Amino acid sequence: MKEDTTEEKILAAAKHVFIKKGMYGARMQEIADTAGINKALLHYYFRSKNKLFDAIFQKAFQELAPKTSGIFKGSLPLEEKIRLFVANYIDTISLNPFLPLFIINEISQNPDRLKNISGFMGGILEMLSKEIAIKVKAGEYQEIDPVHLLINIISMTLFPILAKPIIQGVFHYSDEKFNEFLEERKQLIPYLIMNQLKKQDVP
Amino acid sequence: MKEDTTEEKILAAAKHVFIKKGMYGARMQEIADTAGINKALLHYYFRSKNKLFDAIFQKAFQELAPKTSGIFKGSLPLEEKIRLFVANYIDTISLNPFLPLFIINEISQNPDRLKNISGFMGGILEMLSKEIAIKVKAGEYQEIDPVHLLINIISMTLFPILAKPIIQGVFHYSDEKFNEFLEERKQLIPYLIMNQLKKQDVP
DNA sequence: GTCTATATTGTGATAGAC
DNA sequence: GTCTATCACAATATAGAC
Repeated sequence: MKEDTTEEKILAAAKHVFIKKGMYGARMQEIADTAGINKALLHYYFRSKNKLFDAIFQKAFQELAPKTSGIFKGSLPLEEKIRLFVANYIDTISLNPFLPLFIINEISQNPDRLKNISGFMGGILEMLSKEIAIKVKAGEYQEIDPVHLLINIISMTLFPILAKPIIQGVFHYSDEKFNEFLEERKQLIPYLIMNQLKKQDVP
Repeated sequence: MKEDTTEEKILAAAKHVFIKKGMYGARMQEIADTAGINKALLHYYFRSKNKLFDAIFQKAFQELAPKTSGIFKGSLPLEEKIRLFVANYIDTISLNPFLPLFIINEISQNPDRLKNISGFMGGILEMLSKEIAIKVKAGEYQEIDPVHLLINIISMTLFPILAKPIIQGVFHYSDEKFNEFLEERKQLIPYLIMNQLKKQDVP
């Protein structure tokens, strides 16, 4: 992951600063310092702060999307897919813990940014829906809205990472303990989700 | 909810702008305009932007905390407590949908802000732990880490509200449809949580 | 392409009249 | 208490030498 060209150095530095401080909090000076160059060069490569930000935002979002949608395409049992999805997400995001908050923030403040993006999650939902429908017909699964199911998975996976500083503060978790906590969730979440799906024997 | 005094007008305006734009994105000018006064008066009532922000942050956090911790103190059955907690949270936050993201953001960027706060969640956790421990001994509940349980509840409740613009964008939900979606979750989440707790008959 | 220097604008904060 | 006018500085952006 060496950054050779100046442009790559700028992009890496900008990503780091923007994701940590957000669009408004970030300073061109800090980006320049981080990249080991000066402000003028930033404007030489990217005309304005806005342009630079847009470039970063695109890259950031694409880092989250691709790995995951592939998982749901395969022919593994659903439980295994969910297990992989959760584990993958936690691992990916643990490397960039500020990324999801960054994306949620910037979309909240400027929903237009979704236009470039959307669609990627529709695929997951469609596959999930079909898979569930089959099992429901077979009497194996309870009928359930796939949107709720998907949101439940993502919620339980993403939220703790989003709220990491709060969780650490409130429960006095060290970094190590927090990672342990996330590891436990890799098992817990799929288990919980499958619990929701599998038909209960009414007593 | 009329704001009579100038101070109240400022606080209302500042809350609105800070929560929407964050500490860095907010402009004193915009707060003044929203309040219908001028910048100088802001500094007359609150010495600096930082001081004003702190006042808002405190109020914002306290809006989330109190209603909820009361619920867990009562002697209702656990399922009912969870039901109330979720419904209450969804209703409270639906009135201020930007509030949780605001708090997560500002704590992420400045974890010191937790110092004033913390502790309130420890109470909920303690009560939850005791209640679960009793039922575990009685053989009614599975053994489970109360922290995971609490985080699961909060994740599934809060995250969809946090990610509202994304969910609406991806699934093409109108405001009305989204509210319906949240209403459904008031039932779904407690059900799912109790599923996790109640001892399963191993087949 | 990269730098230093400078222009330009934006923004928090203060002074002082009323 | 409230306003207008202004300061001081921070931040984006550009000019021009090398």
